[in-house]
Amino acid sequence: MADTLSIVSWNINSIRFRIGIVEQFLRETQPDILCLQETKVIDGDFPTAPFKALGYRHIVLHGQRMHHGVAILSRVPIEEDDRLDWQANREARHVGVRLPNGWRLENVYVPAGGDVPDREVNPKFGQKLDFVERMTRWSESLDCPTVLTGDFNIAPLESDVWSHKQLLNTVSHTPVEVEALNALQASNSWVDLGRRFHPAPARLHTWWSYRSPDWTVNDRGRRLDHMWATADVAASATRHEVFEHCRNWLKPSDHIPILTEFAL
Amino acid sequence: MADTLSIVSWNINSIRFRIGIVEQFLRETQPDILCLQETKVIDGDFPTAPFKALGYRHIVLHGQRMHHGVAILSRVPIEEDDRLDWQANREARHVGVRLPNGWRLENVYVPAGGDVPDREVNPKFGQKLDFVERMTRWSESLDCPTVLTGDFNIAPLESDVWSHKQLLNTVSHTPVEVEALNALQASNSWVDLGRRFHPAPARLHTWWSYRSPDWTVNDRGRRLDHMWATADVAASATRHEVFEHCRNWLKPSDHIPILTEFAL
DNA sequence: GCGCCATCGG
DNA sequence: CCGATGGCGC
Repeated sequence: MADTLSIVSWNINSIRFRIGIVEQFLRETQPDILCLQETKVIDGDFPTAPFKALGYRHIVLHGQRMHHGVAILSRVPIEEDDRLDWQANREARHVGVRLPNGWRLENVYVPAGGDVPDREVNPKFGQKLDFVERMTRWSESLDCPTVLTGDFNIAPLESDVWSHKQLLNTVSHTPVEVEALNALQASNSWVDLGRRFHPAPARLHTWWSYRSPDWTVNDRGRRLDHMWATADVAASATRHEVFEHCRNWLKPSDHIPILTEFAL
Repeated sequence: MADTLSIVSWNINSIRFRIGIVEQFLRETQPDILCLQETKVIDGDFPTAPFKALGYRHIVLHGQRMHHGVAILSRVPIEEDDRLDWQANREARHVGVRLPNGWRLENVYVPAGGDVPDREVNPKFGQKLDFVERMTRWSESLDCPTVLTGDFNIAPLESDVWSHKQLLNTVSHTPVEVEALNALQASNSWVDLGRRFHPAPARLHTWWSYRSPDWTVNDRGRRLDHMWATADVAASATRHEVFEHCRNWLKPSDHIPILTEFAL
């Protein structure tokens, strides 16, 4: 291990479909560890060869058919810790590993929550809130230096979305979701590294919908992807970057990669 | 009109998906007239602009949603004659035009006929034979110099398939289909221009299944696409070519284009 | 809008 | 194997 460690999180929306741009990103940025969400592939079909060829020989997968799926690819040794199923519904939304320095790295894909922000009308919204609550119970009991990253599907701050007012009733930015996310953050005093390095009210987005033909028009982004750390780990963070140019690539993911670097 | 006229027939298996290779072919070969089958698009969505840009300004369409669909694109004036529905099932399988010299040009897409060569078990096979029989009744009454071309979905001769013996019970080469096609051919003394210029037993194929990963392995082709003409028209034919290299293009059709040139 | 899957027709 | 479609989830 060198004297820094860089960790990337990226919701890739099908690793098989986007393996080419992932390779491009890795060549360009050379992070030590890549956490992926929405890999959408069973472990047996995950394209490991291109990662190995680029030096990412340590691979921990938790995939499923069709939806969801997470993975951690690393050029430093990692050891699988757990693949948690907080809702006991067999959805592949978490994988955790142990890093060489003893830190834990937790990679999470929080449910999107459907369209209607109402637990009664839309069960998916209830499932999302329940998921974050169960994560909170789990988080409370963690007692180790930890990085918690992934697609949380919630943009908590006003400056995390292109228009706070217009999104107050839109899933990902509703008060009840923000409250749930704040409770999760408080449960282990997680440090939000994105905002640590780019404090509000700076614009900081990680996702732009596919539904608009040109994502740059009106810049209607949201910050759905996060990198959190326990205080001890956060103290060693040296920078945090978001890679907006990846949203312009051919056949892009709707999410961009985010990176945090730590001094060791 | 110059002193020659060249006519191409090509089952394109989705004109929208393959518009790029069609443009490439037209630039390369510059036929006067292009007959397409399996365009798989309603007339309103047919990509006419690329054809017009290449000089094919005379366009006669007979398409439908999803399946089938035929079209004639020409750089010499053509006039729509008819869009026949022999089976009165609204399947878009024929379009006929009149050429400047008075010839008729008939573009046909014969039903494939399903997998099992048995009218009882497989209604599609019956429909195919019925289609050819109804074409035969129509053909008998034609009384004009005519070119009849398209995807007939029958390979009549032994040398029209990669293995006569192995395909005797395979739809497209069964005796009952060959008999039906022979009756059609006899009904107006159609001259088979492919075999006029490349007489049996020469290998002459126009189709290779997608199902084999490499179409060149064992060369399991069939001659399903044909260019026929009445005797008067056939007398002026100067050459007939099949363009096998198109089967190697990126994202190819499973059929290749065939061309006949006539002296005027 | 965009991927995945199932199904159909080839 | 390859397109088109329709439905799902995001």
